[in-house]
Amino acid sequence: MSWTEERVETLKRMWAEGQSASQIAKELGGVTRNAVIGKVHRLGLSNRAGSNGKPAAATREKTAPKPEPAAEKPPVREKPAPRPEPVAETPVHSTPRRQIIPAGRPLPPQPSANEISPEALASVREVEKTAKKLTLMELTERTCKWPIGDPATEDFWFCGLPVQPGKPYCEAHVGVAFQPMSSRRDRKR
DNA sequence: CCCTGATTCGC
DNA sequence: GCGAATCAGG
Repeated sequence: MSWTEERVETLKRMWAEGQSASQIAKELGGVTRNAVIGKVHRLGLSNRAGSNGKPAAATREKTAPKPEPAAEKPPVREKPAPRPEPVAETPVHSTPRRQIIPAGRPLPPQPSANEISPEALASVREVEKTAKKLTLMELTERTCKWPIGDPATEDFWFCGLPVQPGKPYCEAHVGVAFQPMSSRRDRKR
């Protein structure tokens, strides 16, 4: 795969949205997260900053024993303003780094209280107590994607427990999500 | 162990 | 320019 303009645009867009390199890599396909990160740097947009004083550039220095000759910069301490740190801080920032939902993600089916075996149902309720309560963006291929709660309210999250190998849900949720035809045959109401 | 981004360097 | 390998950290 190569970095066509279209792919680069997707990269830029997703990076700007705060998506992780691995998520971007999956979306693009044909590239690893390393490739994405490498490209991000080459494009010069490594800092997701904009107006953010993040520790994005935490210079490493173990890999290469840089002899790094004498670099000037004596103790030139500049003190533009004393800044006595006012007592009351006003949260003037207005950029909460809002995450944008990927959209288009097919959500798992909501548990329809009927049509499921009592055992499984009980198991699910048990599990929901210990769910990790992950947000949409925190989901990975190994976290249970079973939705819990009402999407329209704040009481909404995803199970997040370890998934069954090869399944999108944890053991308990696989139980209610994938039921053999045999067991769901005409349950009397 | 899962994940994150940063950096290096051979290609 | 590219990205695997590697590093540092959560």
